[in-house]
Order: sequence, then structure tokens, then C-alpha cells
Amino acid sequence: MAELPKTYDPAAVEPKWYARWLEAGAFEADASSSKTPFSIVIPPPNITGTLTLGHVLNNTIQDILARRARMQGREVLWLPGMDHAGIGTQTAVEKWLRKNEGVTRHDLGRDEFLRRVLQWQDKHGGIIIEQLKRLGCSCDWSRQRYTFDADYIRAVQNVFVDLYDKGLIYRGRRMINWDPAAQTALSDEEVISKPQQGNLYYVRYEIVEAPGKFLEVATTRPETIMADTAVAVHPTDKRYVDLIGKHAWRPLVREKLPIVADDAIDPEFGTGVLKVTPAHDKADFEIGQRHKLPIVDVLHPDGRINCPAVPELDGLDRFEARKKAAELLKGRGLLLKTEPYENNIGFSDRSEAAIEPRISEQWFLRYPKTKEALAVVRAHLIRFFPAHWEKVYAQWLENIQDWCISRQVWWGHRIPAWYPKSRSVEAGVSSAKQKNAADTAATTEEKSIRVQIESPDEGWTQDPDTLDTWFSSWLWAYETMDEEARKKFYPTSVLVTAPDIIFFWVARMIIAGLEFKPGQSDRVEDNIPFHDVFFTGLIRDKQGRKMSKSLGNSPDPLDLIDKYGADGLRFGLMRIAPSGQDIRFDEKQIEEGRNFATKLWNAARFRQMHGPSAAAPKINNRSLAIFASEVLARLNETIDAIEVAYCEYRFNEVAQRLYDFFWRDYCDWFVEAAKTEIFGEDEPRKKSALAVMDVVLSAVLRLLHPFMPHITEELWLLLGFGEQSIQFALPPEKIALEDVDLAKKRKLVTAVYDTVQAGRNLRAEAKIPSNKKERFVLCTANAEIAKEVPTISRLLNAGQLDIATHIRHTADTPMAMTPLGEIFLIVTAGDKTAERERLEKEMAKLEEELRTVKGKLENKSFVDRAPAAVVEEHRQRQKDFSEQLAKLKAARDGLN
RNA sequence: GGGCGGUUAGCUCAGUGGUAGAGCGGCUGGUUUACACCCAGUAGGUCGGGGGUUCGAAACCCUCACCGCCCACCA
Repeated sequence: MAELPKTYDPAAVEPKWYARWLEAGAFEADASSSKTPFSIVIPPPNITGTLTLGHVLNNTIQDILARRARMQGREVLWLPGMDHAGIGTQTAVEKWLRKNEGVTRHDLGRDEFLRRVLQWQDKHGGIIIEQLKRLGCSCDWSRQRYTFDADYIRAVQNVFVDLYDKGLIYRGRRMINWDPAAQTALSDEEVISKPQQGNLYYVRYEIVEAPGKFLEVATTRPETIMADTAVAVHPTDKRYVDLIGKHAWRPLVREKLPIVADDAIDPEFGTGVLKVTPAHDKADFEIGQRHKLPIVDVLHPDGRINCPAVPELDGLDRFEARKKAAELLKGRGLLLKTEPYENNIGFSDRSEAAIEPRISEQWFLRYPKTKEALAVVRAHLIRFFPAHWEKVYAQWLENIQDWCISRQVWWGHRIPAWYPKSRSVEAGVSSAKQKNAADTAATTEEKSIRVQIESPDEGWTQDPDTLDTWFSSWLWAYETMDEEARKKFYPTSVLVTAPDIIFFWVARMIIAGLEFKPGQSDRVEDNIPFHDVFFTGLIRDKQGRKMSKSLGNSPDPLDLIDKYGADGLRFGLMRIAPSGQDIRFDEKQIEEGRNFATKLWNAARFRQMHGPSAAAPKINNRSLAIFASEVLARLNETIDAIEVAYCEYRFNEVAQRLYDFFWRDYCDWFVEAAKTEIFGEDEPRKKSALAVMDVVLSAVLRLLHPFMPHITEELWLLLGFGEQSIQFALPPEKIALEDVDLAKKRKLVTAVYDTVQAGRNLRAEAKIPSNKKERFVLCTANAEIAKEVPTISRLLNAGQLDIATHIRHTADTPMAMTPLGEIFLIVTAGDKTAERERLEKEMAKLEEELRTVKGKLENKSFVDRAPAAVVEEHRQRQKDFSEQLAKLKAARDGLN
């Protein structure tokens, strides 16, 4: 048996084991196995990504589930991979190119740029995979996939063609979200609205039919006045009814605008008059459609003003132009006033640029299977944990809009659509000038489009756009698997993800599963992508702020691993991660995880110092010390509690239970009590105590293994619990404690422990250093206690412990009540007053408790209606309290 | 405007009907032969406010307040 080193060194142990596990192929899934399958697909991190605490949380949970399933004898597939992350990666590489080569993607051209992305990817991409390995993730790396693998690309394009053929994908000119920084369209989900401090400008529009009279219009965007094509009021607004049907002069680029009536106008807002700018506002666009208004676009794709008719504004950035437009209007006496105003502005999730609503020709998906997707969650064919996310999911599906899937970025899955070379391709960017809004519903002449993967022939050119990254991710649950794996492992067991991608990914994967039916039959239950979804919390900093690069409040998990070990990080994080709630991160908590690992190490060392452990430890019920029975009973309770917690994905509870059991019940109480036997002369009893330790340690190591894989593996083999890796050891079963007296024994143990605590308290109150061996006397009627004197004495660190039936209480002998009787601390320098005060304090506390219990028992309703057991408990308590109080009183009176 | 979460010890959080808990931090004592990343002891809480249900509420119901998130076209 190897000697355990004095201290645990995760830096040496963790990489060693990880390398061995890989070498042994321990994480590889065998699709031909007859074992029950268990499968998880990883939420693929971006190829440009590096490990964050969010990843640590997420992947630790997946690893716990995977490792536990392996121990349970299941065939486990944890399928890893990465996402090509279209806009994200393109932005990252462009930034790198600008910095390192001083070139833009336009300098390089599309083909060359894409070559550079691949180069960059080889050199700098995929760091996160190595980081996940340091965390200990037991993914089947032999199956690692990428959303840009050749066959994955093909699958994505097939899906596009399929949906097009079904009439679900269409091309259309519509109002979309335009990101002027990335210069691409975005889906609604990629736009996040934030309140923004701005101004409300009150602008005068002269009435054409009544020169000298003005309409006042309140707007936040004076720079788009040139794109106004109407002025609108509410049809019942008395102030303006007379003007409906008349006209107003547009103040910039003077032109007649019709004054229309529309229900969408809120008469309460501003002046009750809206300038209608169909090209640059979603609501205005709809009003435009209703009134057949023309559309005037005055913005370049990059957000600069495109309006040569107003040279002062032309070419200016939209925000600059806003100020300038206000000045311009002011100069002409058309700006009445400016008020500070806060409104919600949409921002790009990625580039953080302010979004422009914009009319543009894009590809859209009319979602299929939305009702079915709702139904499978409603019927709990897919279960959400915590369940309240079902509502969020339902709300989205019930109000679902068509998905804008085309992106004007180069890096991504190219849209498999072809146009005759003669026709100029618009690349999604609309240059619509004066188009009639009514026409926009009509899509580009479908005849001229061919949707297929291969080029029809030389006369055709491919659509330059790429697909939204999520249009490839939604196939992740099954496109990552080959035919054989799919047969064995699809639908997957559980998806572990953060709730912020419930729409982006979770919902769409469910839809994809139901639509494309990758399962073994056409039945719904064979085609859902997963059975359970566990939503993790969001990790926040100590102040409750979201972790972000710009705030610099996100600690590098790799630093934490260096400092505390991967196991410490994992355990510390899991212990504070309540299911489904946000987590406030504090490094202290990781430190505790590390401390727990050290505790485990030292407890194992202690065991190992007293001889070799049994490979398959067994205990003999009859020879168990009462303390052993107690710790084993508590172990059984822990095993049960953990089982229940796992069923509901309450990982923090599993961790906390293990922590409490091991540290408090096992180390603090059992091991300390068992030292009597361990250091004693009685060989059979010593053996029994060591066997109990083996049973507990072996069980705890296995229970802890999913959380702390490295240290448990190390200790498992060092202690000799198995020649095989702990990874495939069966989970511990409950110990059969068929002892008829178990309840009685447990009560006695609790009484002993309470007595010890009372005695220690006496020592502390008497200001006696804890290392000083003092004499205690225990007055008790309990006949069985004599056997336990050595242990009680050890736990009290007593010089001597006498059992008596009576002792005269004097000031020299501080006394406390315990369930066993009275415990006295025999000291020489006693103080009568102090002792009386102490006793009276204790009496007061007891009296208070007694009053509560008595009150309840005197309440007839309580006695009649409460469960008999509860009433009985109260009666017992009343009896005990009264007796103890009487003894305290006698002791206090004895002092006189 | 709708929806969802939260409010328990100085801090971070457990606790879904029966004597209010843990860890950290504080204070006191300790080089007790596994562990100072430790051990022992201890202080600290009208469980956000109000109302209700119940013999009994931190927990269940109603209501208010505050904090956070999500959804929604008020310029």
C-alpha cells in the first residue's frame, strides 16, 4: 500500500488522471453496447471562446450526470463539439486582422477572408476544448463535432432545401433588424432592448391647406424627417379631426405629406401627432402599409445618412445627424422645444450597436411544428427543470414570428440558392428608394431562384448570404451523431443549458426534432431531442451584476483551477448553485471547495495510517459500536436524500448533503469517537471501527466522484478500494442495519453527543483552555453509559470522567443539563455568583421553551387536531424540560 | 403594459405546515499524534410590510413595497 503524501496536490494529481482516463478510452461511447444508454450533447461553445464560469457551471453539471450514469452501469455518450458562430467569429477574426495585418475583410475579398478564418481557427480556435479537459470533463472526444464539418454543412443545406421545398422558407422584402456595425440582418431574438437617454424633439409641420398654421410633432429621431411620408393622428382626436385628409409640409426636403388617421396613434403621447417614417420604424411601416404610403430610405447600410438633398446631413452618422438635424430645424424656427426623454432602443446582442429597423430582402422561415413543440412540453414528454421555464417557452411559441435566417456575413453556411447571372443580386441590402409598401409583401420573382445545393450550371450565381448560426445549431442534437449512434443515443437524456438561450436553441431544437424526425420511428417520443432540460442559473458577481468582459468582473476559471484545483472549483461552485436561480459568485466559496478536498484527503490519510483497507469492506452488525451504527444510519439517510435530489437536478443539495455528512457526521463525530477503538488495545473492536471507516470512505468516494473526479480516483486506488478505476464502480448501496435496537442506540448516541457539547460549553464558559485536561462528573441513571466513558471522555478531552448518581452541586462545579442527566465540570477556582448567573440564564432559556410547549398542550384544538405523533413529541418535550428545570432549580438553590 | 423570479443572521444562501439552519465573516480558547485549507465554544434573526386560511405559517392564499430578469411597435 502506497503511503499517502502529507498534502494533497491537485496540480499533480488532476492532469495525471485525466491523461490516464483518455488513454484508457474511458469516456468513449460504444454504440453497439447492450447497456442502457445515457446521452448528452454539449451546448457547443463558440470556436473563438474561452472558458468562463458559466461554462464551468454548465459543464460540471453535465460531467456529474455523465459520470454518475457511467457508475450506474449505463452506456454514456457525452458528445462534445463547437459552434462556428458566424457573426461572432467573423468579428473576432476581422479584429485580429485589423490589429495584426492592418487589413479589412473587404481588402482581402471573400475567398481570401474565408481562408484566413480557417487559418485563424487552426491557430487560435478551440482553446476552450483544452480548458474543458482541465476541468475534468468526460466527453467522448473521439466524436467531437463542429457545426462547420463538411457533412454538417451539407446537412444544414439539405434542411434549407427541404424547408424551401415545403414552402416554409421564403424570400421576402420586409422590415428587419439591421445591425449597422456588423452590416447584417438579425433575428428578433438577437436584439436586446435597453433604456436609452435621449431627447424628444417637438417639430412644427406647416399645414399646406392653411399656411401659417402648424402641426406639432414629437419625435426622437429628427434625422429621419426626410423619410417621412405622412403625418398621422388618432381618428377620434378632436384636436385634429378637421385636418385628416389635408396635408402638411415636410420640414426637411419640403414635400407635401398626407395627414392620415390611424388607430395606432396614442393621443396621450407627445402632441398626439406622429410623423410616419415607414422605412425606419416597424410601427410606421405598418401604418404605411395600411395607408399605402411610399417608402423613403435615407440611411446607408453602415448607419450614415443617405440624403444628398440635405447636404448638411448627407453622409453623417445617424447620431451626429440627429444633433445636426435639430440644429437645422432650430435655425429655421421649426424646432419648438427639446425635452430629455428615455426610451427603449434595440441593440445588437453581438456588436452592441444600436439596431436600425430597415426594409430589406431576406430569407425567412415560417416555423413548422409550433403547436407540437408546445404540446410535448405541456404534456411533459420533455420536462423542464425548473418547471417555470415552461411558461416562458410557451409565451414565445404562442407569439412566434417568422425567423429571419439570412445574414450578410461571409463566415457561415452559404445559402443554397442560385440566381441567373444576368440578374443583379441584392445581397439582402435594400436600396429601395420610393417603392410602394404594398409591393413589399410580394417576394422576388420565384421563377428566377433555384434552391439546391449544387450550382445549376455556369449561368447561375449563388446567393452571397449565409445562414444564422442558430440555423445550424438547431440540428445539433442529432446531426452530431452518425446513424449507429443516433439509433442508440437519440433522443438524448438531458440537455443542460442556460435559460438565456431557451428561444435561440432549446425551442428551435425541439422544433427541428419534431419536423425532421431523426428518431427510430415517426412517434413524437422518438423524435424529441431530449427528455429533460435542466436550466442552470446565471453567474453574477458579488454585487449581483452579470459577468462581463467589459466590467472585468469575470474571474478566469483557469486561475481558479490553478489556485484551488479543478475538483475544488467544481465542488465549490456546485454547492452554491441553487437550481434555476442566479448565483452570486464569491471566490470564498471555491476556497471552501478546495478545503473540502483537503479534508477528504486528510480523512483518508488518517484511515490509511492504521493499516490497509479492505477492497470490499464489510461490517458485522453485531459488533458495531453505537457510534458506528449512528454514522452508518446517517450514511444511509444521505444516500436516500442524494437519490431524491438527483431526480430533481438539485445538485447543490447533493453537494451540501455530502459535505455535511462527511465533515460533520463522519469526521467531527464518528472518527473522533472511534479513536477510542483505533488507539485501543481491543483488536476486534479496532478492526470493526476500521471496517466502518472503510465502508464510509468507500461510499463517500463513490458518491463524490461525479463532483470531484480526480481526488476520488486518486484516493480510491491509494486506499485500495479497487484495482479498477472508480469511474465504473457501482454506486454504494445502503448498509443493512437490521439491528432491532437501532432506534434506541441512535437515541443514546444523540444523548452522548449532546452531553459532550454541554460539557465543552462548561469548559469554555469556565474559561478553561480546550487543551487542558479537566475532570468531569456525569450524573446519570442510564446504565448503558458506563461502556462509553472512554469515548465521552475523549470527546470532552477530559482528564477524568466519573459516573455518579448524586453529586452535591457547589460553586466549584459548573453544571449543565443533558439528555443523560447532569454534567459537572470539576474545577478548583469557582465563583458562586457567576455560577448562579449561568444557571439562571440556562433556566430562563428552558422556561421560555417550556412555556411554548405548555401553551400548545393547553390548547385543546392542538391536542385534538394535530397528529398524534406531534402531540406525543410535545408531551415528551414538556416532561424533559420540566425535569431539567427542576434539577437546575435545585442546583441553584443548593448554591446558597 | 403583460409574465416570471427574489426579499430568512453582517455576507452568500438552505429550509413547502409542527422547538428558525449552514458556510463565510466576528468574538473566545486551542501547535489534543489526519487536517491551522484545522479543532472546540460563542454572539448574531419580530424569516420585506399588512391581511387571511389553520390548533399551528418563513412555508399556503390575498395585497402592498422594493430588487432582478424576460416579453411587448407608444413616436
